[in-house]
Amino acid sequence: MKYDFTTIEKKWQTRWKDENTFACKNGDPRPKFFGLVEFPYPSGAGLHVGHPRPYTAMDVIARKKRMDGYNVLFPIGYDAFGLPTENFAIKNHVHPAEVTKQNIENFTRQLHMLGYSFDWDRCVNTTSPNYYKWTQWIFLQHYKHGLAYKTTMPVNWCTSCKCVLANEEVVEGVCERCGAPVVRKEKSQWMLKITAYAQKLIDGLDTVDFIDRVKTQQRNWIGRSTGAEVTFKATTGDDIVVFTTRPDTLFGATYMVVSPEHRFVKEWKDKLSNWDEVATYVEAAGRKSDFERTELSADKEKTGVMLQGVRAINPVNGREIPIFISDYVLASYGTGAIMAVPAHDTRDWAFAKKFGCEIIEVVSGGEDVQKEAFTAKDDTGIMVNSDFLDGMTVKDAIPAITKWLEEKGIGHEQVNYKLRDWVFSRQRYWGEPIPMVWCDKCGWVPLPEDQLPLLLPAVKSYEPTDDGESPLSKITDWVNTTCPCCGGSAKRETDTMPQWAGSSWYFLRYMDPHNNQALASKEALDYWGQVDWYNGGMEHTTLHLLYSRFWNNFLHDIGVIPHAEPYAKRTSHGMILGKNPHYVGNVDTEKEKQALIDKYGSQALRPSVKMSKSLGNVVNPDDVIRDYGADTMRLYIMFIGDFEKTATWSDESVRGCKKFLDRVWNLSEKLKEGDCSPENELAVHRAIKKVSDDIEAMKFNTAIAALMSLVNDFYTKGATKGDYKQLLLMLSPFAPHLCEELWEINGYGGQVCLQPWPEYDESKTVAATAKMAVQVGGKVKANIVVDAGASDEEVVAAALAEPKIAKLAEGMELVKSIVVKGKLISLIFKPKA
RNA sequence: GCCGGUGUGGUGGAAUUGGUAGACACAGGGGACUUAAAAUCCCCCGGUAGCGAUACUGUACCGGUUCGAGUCCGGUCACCGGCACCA
Repeated sequence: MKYDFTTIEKKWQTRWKDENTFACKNGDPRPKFFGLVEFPYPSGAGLHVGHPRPYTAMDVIARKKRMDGYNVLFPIGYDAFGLPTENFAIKNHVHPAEVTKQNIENFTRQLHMLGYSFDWDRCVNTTSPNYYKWTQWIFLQHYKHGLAYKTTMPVNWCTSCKCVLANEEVVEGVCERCGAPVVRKEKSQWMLKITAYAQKLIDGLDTVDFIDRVKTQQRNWIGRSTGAEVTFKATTGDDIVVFTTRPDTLFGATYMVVSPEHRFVKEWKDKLSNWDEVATYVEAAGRKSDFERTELSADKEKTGVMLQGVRAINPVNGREIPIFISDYVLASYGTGAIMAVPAHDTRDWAFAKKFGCEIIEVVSGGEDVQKEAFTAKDDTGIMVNSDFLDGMTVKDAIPAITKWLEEKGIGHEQVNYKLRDWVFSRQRYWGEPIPMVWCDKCGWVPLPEDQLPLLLPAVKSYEPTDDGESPLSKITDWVNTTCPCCGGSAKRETDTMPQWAGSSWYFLRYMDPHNNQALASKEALDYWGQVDWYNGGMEHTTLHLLYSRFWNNFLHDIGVIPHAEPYAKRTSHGMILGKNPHYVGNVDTEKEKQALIDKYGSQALRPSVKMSKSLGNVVNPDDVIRDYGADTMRLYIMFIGDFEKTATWSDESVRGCKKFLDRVWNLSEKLKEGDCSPENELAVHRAIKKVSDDIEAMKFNTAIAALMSLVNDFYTKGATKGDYKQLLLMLSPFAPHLCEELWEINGYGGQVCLQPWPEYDESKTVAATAKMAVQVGGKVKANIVVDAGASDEEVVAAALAEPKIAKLAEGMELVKSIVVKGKLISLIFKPKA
């Protein structure tokens, strides 16, 4: 019989669907396991090969956990609000809801074809009103607890989407979604105070099991730094507060810089003799985008203007120092003002050199500070020219000066974070309406909770307006409403929430997806608790992963959910790349290579690149499934390489995996009757150990290699039905359809996915004899076979008795011998005296 | 510039964390079966020298520790990812 994967896969998918095989129950007495993958954005292009990697991995884990006896929640849903759908709708004059519906149908079809063991009863969709009702509800809780506020501020404005972007959505000065330039624009925006959770988000990392690079990246993004705020008096009498992480260098502060936006600049207008020059600089800085202001940061030529007519007084020595404005000082960090210590800060040094400011060394231990700034903050530096700090190390000087500043009432310790509040408004249609009402009398009034969900109204055109308002602003009968507070006439907020809103809590909804009374019942939240294992992409580390931790911490603080941290464990997969059609390695002659480099530049030097339509290297999962079957697709994507690293798709290797499944299939007809055979016992028990451990460690490629080895053994030694049964159990998480079919054909009873995971006996993973290498002087010279239980003395004796070794030992004296049990013997000789 | 990661055959990648480098595959070569091809099955496959057993050499580069280093330490180079005037 031939391995007809198309028929087999369809058969089992239908059966799993009809029998609801993977539905799980809340409150089941077995131990629970909540495995989570990032739910997809249902784009028009359908599933791409990037999706099956994390999904198959977690499916393998979920299937194994079920066989291990867990009550497994392995859900899926759709993160369906967002710009691409809206843009498609605008272009093709279809309602975004209709586009979304079609895309979800296509995704659902594709996900079913891959045989994932999702609990489809719990499928969620962020655009469905009974889902976004709770997204809006959570926003109202933020508002009620003072974490949502509206403010006018310069924001990132995408010139093409006509929409505000969060800092996280701006990549290298352009819009992450459409690639259009991003400029700064003053707008009134809803904000979420994620900065109030900066410390909790750092501390929480210590309580969870995330891979290190995720923790590091989040810590860096939050960017905590400890320093001091110090007040400098200006000659106008004003107090200028600066933030510094190096209060120890205060005696070296020879000038001060404030950001062009600093309030004193305007306030001092009448006192500045060079106001015109100052005003010109301020205006120019305001026009630049954040990107222009910060690009090429360190190398960039510093610019600035000295404020003529006002000076600052260094509080530690009473010296009058000049004040500059410069755009290298950011208004949005610290106090928007710094004390400049050119001797010990590279940026201040570059500025001082250009503007001829004085450079005074206050920490010795480096090179000449007139030639280079000395920035070491460790014990290598000793304080000089610093009065009472002289002679101290930097490490001791920091607390000493901080204490002094506090006693004098001119400074104190201060912690700052790079993290900024989350811009939560989007001037777009396809998002959750923000449930707030503006009343001229009462101000912003939250919609009463019993009026949720606030439905997204039907609208004729989804185009954003030219003045940057949301399309909703044109629907006057929706906008005009009554104030829930005073009953007077009022207007609704017309901005919608960003794409990240719905995904910030979706894992909670899976616990109790049909609940109309709460986002999830207390029982469901208590039962499922934290997500046990969340796998997703590194690109979400500072976006979705941080946002959802914030929301979860907040919901915990207000008593809605039992855990502060949503995810107990977070792992991450590498990307799948395609072959580069323009790679220089594809051609033979130097001439051809040079032609490729001339045409494509550095692109031509990479063997692998991101898949893209224009390069024609996109792999469509539908095609792979049609040609090789879902089981081969699954197996290959797990075999492709180290799960955490990027990998390149290879059609040839897919065929290799198909060949392996063919071999498994063909073996079924060659089986001998009987239980596990003694000749295969060692190999089977070793394989069970290896595959079990490797799945837990996400070393799927070596787990599959072990299964391939086992099949090779079965071919050489022959296999019984008992041996084969073990193989099918272990292979079933990777190739579930094939294994179900073979399980049924061989009459093992029931379904393989419902069987217990095989156990191994440690004693049966050890061979009776061991082949050991014998090293002389660190080099392998011979191999011997010894009894597994042999003592070190016996092993050394056997090694010395080996003819080659005996020959080498002639005239020599054994100085030392090292035995690594079951592996090798290392012998060290010296000539006999 | 700072932070994190990677560097192993023609290719994807293994190596129980200091113990026989190249598992398992792909590609390639040879053989069996076949009228033939495909499929399948078996064998070979880092480099150099040799008919051969074998010897030497080999994990980006230089040096060190060790009986023993892909793995640890010091330095260098290249590439990838993140952050980037955050005081």
